[in-house]
Amino acid sequence: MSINLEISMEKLILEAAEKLFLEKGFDSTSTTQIAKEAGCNQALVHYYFRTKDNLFNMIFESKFSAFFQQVFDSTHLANLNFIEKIKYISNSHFDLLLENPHLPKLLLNELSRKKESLAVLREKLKNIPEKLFLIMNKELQEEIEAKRVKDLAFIDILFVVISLNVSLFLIFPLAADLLNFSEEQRKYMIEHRKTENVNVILNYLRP
Amino acid sequence: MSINLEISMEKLILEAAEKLFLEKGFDSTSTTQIAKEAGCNQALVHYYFRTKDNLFNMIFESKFSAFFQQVFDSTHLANLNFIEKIKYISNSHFDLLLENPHLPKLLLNELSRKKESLAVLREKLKNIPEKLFLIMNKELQEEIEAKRVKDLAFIDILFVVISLNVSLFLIFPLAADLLNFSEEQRKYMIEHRKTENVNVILNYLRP
DNA sequence: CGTTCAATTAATAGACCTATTAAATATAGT
DNA sequence: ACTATATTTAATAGGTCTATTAATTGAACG
Repeated sequence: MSINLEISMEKLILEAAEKLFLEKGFDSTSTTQIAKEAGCNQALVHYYFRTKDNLFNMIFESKFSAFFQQVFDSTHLANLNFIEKIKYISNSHFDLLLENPHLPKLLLNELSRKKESLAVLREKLKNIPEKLFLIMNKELQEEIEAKRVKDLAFIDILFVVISLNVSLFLIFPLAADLLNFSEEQRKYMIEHRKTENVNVILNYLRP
Repeated sequence: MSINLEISMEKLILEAAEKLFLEKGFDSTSTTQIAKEAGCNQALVHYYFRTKDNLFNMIFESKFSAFFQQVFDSTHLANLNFIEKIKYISNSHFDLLLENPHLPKLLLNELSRKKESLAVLREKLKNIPEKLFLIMNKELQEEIEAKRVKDLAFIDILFVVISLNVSLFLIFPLAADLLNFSEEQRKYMIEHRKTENVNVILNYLRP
């Protein structure tokens, strides 16, 4: 009995498209390039996915709904105290970005390119962030009243978390190129900033 | 005697191109669109600038060398103490972004699209950041030794400053769209984060 | 007024892109 | 082996894009 090692061309096309869309965005990627990367005829891309838009949307939506659901997932937070919750949110957000380093750029470019994508994504996420906000805001209020945390809104905390983590994958690589960082320096900064970003947040919370 | 109100078509094309390139990036902007926006024939764009690449590079290089020179300008820092210097850097960086809110996205997309642009920019900036780093690192050491500031590298501080400020113009508008923020909420957040970002930094520095 | 040069336009070549169609090839069932 | 179905390819229509060319208009000047 042999395992099916055959990888379907449909899947190869999806992978090629994902890679190219992530690297270069929608407009700068052609179905011809996708076909070449996948190792097939250009018409086959359209045979399986009909339109380039279609293909893109499939990748886009699956990637992002998965990503956001994980970011805003609050099931793992139950047994943690407030500070631990913040640490957990920052760290898991960071790890998710580490697995999908190109995602922020794609999101950025795609959502300004096509306003419908935004509506679709908004619909999908409708209730997910609210749940997290509800939990965190409540606990944040308690912490503030007990003078254990500075008087802040949760959105301010979230803004700092997201900004610091995303920037490491969005802005830092660019700065590293400009300043001629070596591969080791880059790697070090990524690891180093994971803990430092948490420190920034925790200091920000100090009353 | 009348003032020359005549605006040259060459300038109109430059302005149209700048607007469109900033909004939609290089690949998604056509010379036909630029001509339409400027109110002239498409061939005129090529008459004045020969190639689309040329036109783009002119805008790109002038915008960015001006931007970076201001960011890394250290002449205004002379009479300030260390904390004031940090405040000043963050605030002026913020104000510069406020005047050029689309610039970060353009930089991001363009530098990953074309590696030569990066080399050009790197050459232009060669000595500018070093001067700032020199000043700030020296003073930072003194502050650390005097136990007035936590033991950090200047690049860590700069990373946080840049991340927080840039994210407000890069990431926040997107989040605001996703979460259906009103125009007032957006405006409030921009103002609010200008001071909060400085607070984040200063707390990060506390020993 | 006629000449010269700059600004502007219309027209179009040539490249590439998306999407479709029809033909060719492979796969599987009977 | 024959047929039906799925996969893959070649060819190409139709569109848009960049860039060039030649022709037209406008302005300045002797």
